[in-house]
Amino acid sequence: MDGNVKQMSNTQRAVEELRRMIFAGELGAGTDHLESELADRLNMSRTPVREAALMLEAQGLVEMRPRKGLRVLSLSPSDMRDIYDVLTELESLSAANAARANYSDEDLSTLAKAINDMDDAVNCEDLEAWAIADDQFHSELVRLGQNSRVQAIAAMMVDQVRRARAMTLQFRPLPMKSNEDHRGVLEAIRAGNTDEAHQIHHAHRKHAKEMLLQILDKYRLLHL
Amino acid sequence: MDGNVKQMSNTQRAVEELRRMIFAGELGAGTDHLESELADRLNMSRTPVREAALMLEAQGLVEMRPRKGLRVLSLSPSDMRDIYDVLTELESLSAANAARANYSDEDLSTLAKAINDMDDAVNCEDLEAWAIADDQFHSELVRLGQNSRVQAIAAMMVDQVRRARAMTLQFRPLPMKSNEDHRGVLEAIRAGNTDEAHQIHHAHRKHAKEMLLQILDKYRLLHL
DNA sequence: GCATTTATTTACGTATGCATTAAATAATCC
DNA sequence: GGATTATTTAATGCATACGTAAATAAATGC
Repeated sequence: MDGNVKQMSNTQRAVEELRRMIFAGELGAGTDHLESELADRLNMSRTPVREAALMLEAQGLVEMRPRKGLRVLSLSPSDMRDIYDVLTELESLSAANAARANYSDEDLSTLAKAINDMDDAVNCEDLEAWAIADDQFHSELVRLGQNSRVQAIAAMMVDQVRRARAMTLQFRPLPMKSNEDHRGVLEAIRAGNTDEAHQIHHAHRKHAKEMLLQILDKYRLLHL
Repeated sequence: MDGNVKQMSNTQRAVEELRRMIFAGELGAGTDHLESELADRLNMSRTPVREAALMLEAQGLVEMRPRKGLRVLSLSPSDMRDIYDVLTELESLSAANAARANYSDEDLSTLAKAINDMDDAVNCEDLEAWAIADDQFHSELVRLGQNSRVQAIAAMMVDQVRRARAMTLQFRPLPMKSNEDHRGVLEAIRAGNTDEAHQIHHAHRKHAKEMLLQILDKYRLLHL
């Protein structure tokens, strides 16, 4: 029944484990880890660990520094701004493309569900659930945009801010108004209004970025 | 005098050599190459070749397929559209950010020179020189946008279309009017007009994309 | 002949070993 | 004692070796 029966390569396991460890904070931002240390922890030789490290480096999660080991990259407010700017542009493009695609209500059901889930989460004041639904909304939006490069890049950018986002979540006010934007985007897509979809989402992301940067500033979070 | 005296790692050499071979067409689009074959050709063991291959895969230039070897990725018109759409959005963002940055004439001299070089190239009907200057304009524009992620992504996208661009260059009409747009962008940046810089560049890229797609269609280039 | 099974080849995934060289430590000089 | 040089340590870059499994070829059954 488990679709993942085919056994994974050690390299693939290393990628997934290291990603998990980074997102879980087991490998903290800015910390260094030798290849051999990680190989021991993952119960494999250095070879697959090195290969995994190269992939994670290409994805912008770590940096390989000769003799210093693998460094988990940390994010400055300026990095956050850069990343959110990229997401703003590419997601807005996706929204416009989705609006152009003439999707049926069924095609848009996942997007609609994510919005409802966010409403529910806000009512329960469950920030964790809200964050998951918010991720779902944004990744589904990008999927509907039907541009494979945009999908890959957006996934990368989201990964890069994942840790920082989890950190700042607790400082955020409950996102009550945010879902109005989401619904606006959905309606614009449904109506085939490309400009409106683009414009609403763009403003939505821009606002989210500015709020995030304010939080980073207010709480002196210079290094996530 | 040569700043690159420090000897490069074999992995780095492999990356550069393989990139060169791909762009030069020595490794044609869609062709497969075994790790051991490439290792022999580059006079090194499989290890650094594999590491290089992983990097090139992350950059979207090749695909590693177990037992089939390294496949040089080819581009469909749909891929081209996707990539040009990404470039359109991120370069336009860069143009707007550059306009916001209040650059001096000196700061903008590289951009201005690229435009002049394009004029010269058009006068000499030297397509090769024009392409180089055009690259220079776009990469400098992105640099002026001061967003490291945008720079990295744009470089990746440009690499992915490099082969195809070289192919289609010969089919293009001489880009006489194109430089009007470039000058318009430069002037908007100089004037600090973010919206205009964004808008002109966006339209410029959109137009270039549409022309390219028409060429691909006209000459039945389904696979570059 | 054709399908199916068995044997062989071969490319990859990964463990291992080692030379190199940066970093750390100890030793020497003034 | 502080600075400089020599020595040791250890992490990496990379070559090599080898088990495994996919792909191919050969052999067998019908």
